Amino acid sequence: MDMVADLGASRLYRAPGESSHQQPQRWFNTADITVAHQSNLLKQLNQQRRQELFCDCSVLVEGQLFRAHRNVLFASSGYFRMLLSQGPDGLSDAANATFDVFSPETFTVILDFIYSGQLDLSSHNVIEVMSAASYLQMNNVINYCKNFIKSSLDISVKDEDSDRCLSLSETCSFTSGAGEETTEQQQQGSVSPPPALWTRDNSRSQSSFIGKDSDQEASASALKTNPSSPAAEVKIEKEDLQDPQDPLYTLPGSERRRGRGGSKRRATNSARTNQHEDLDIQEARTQKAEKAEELYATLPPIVGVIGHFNKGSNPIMRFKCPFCTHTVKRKADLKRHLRCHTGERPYPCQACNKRFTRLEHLRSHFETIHQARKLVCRKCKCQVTEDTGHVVCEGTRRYRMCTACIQEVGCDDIPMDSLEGTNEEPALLLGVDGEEEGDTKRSWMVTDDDDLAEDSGADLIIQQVDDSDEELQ
DNA sequence: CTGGGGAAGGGGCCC
DNA sequence: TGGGCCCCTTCCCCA
Repeated sequence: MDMVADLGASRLYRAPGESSHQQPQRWFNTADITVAHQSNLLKQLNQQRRQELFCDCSVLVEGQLFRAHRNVLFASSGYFRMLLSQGPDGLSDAANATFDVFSPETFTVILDFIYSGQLDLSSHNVIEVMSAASYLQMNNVINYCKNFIKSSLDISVKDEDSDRCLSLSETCSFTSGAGEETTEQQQQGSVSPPPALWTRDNSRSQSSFIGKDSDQEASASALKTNPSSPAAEVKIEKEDLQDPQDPLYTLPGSERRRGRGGSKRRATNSARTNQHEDLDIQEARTQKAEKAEELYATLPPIVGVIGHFNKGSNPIMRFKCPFCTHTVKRKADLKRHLRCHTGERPYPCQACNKRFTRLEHLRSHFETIHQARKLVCRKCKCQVTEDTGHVVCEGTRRYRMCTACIQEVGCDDIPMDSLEGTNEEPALLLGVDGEEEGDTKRSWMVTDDDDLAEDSGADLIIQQVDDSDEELQ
């Protein structure tokens, strides 16, 4: 997109609202001539494309054929640059490409942008366009999609004005990269976020801010500090996608990274201390969760693939996360990774209500915290066995202590597991069919316990919530 | 204030 | 494709 970018540079130098013949300065005229020439050239190319004149490249998208010019595609997309330069002499004869990872409608938007500079974004297609742009390695389109999403998901009243300015200014600078006429159209709002979207999301963001803890504010501040940082942009998107109070959505991604455990606990504790705030938070977060679900639902099955080349010039396909720069080899791994952006936590612990993104994390947590599986005395850290390590209950927590430490502390002070060492049925890890999974771990399983039952209000059944498409376990 | 331990979260990869 | 294991990193708590 160098050509378009150059067009934009020329456009920026022109005084707004003035046509070329009104400007006496020589350099202004030169710039205008350049702009007019480039714009005219682009229009001509677009016209040729529509008439299929001199089109030397065919692109098949889900069965629909698009004709285009190789040089234009080459100049616009890293993917096509790679595709068209695979040959030994640096140029490939392969002038056909086939895509199944995005729809013809999406490619139409992309192609129209390539040939006109107009990016026809809407809240319905922005995710798919961004995925396609990611696939096609069109960074400018990706950035514009990010800006579009960001301005649609404005996160706080505090940042409202500054973010709006940011988004609009970025929008202007970006869309000015198109041709002259395109630029005028875009400046009139043809590609700006719909006003309705602004209104809705701004009102949402007002309530959303109430529910944000300091970490999230810090993230917002980080964005303001360095708005050009992709990481900052991603952070905003991430955090606006999750709902810490929602059963499925808890503190995601970057915040967990920064405040694993502690910040969450602080947030939880403060929320408990103020019921009014709690209600506000829940209301705000419910709205946010709806938005998150919307976006999550609109993610295409394959959200992006980039091609690398190994020594044999064979492309190594990887799946790219639409929210960050991370790529993975397998789609399943991407699906797993996406949870850290969406905040989806489908695996709740029945004992303490803590939720996890992965079953294995839930299992690990359950075994460590609620089943005292570690054969180590909590006090003196010595190794114990299932026989010598007495299970101690502390609320829903269980751990082991050696006989010596038990005696030292005093039995009366420690709530012992009344069923410790018995062979009664263990706590259950239920599969989809209620099939018991704990047989092989029976010796580890904490038996049915009044203390625990009281605390958790339920049997220790690890299961996945209903509203996920993954198996119960 | 600091270092160690524990818990949690995430990525790679095998089955 | 999902489950599961291993490993690493990050962060909090506590002595």
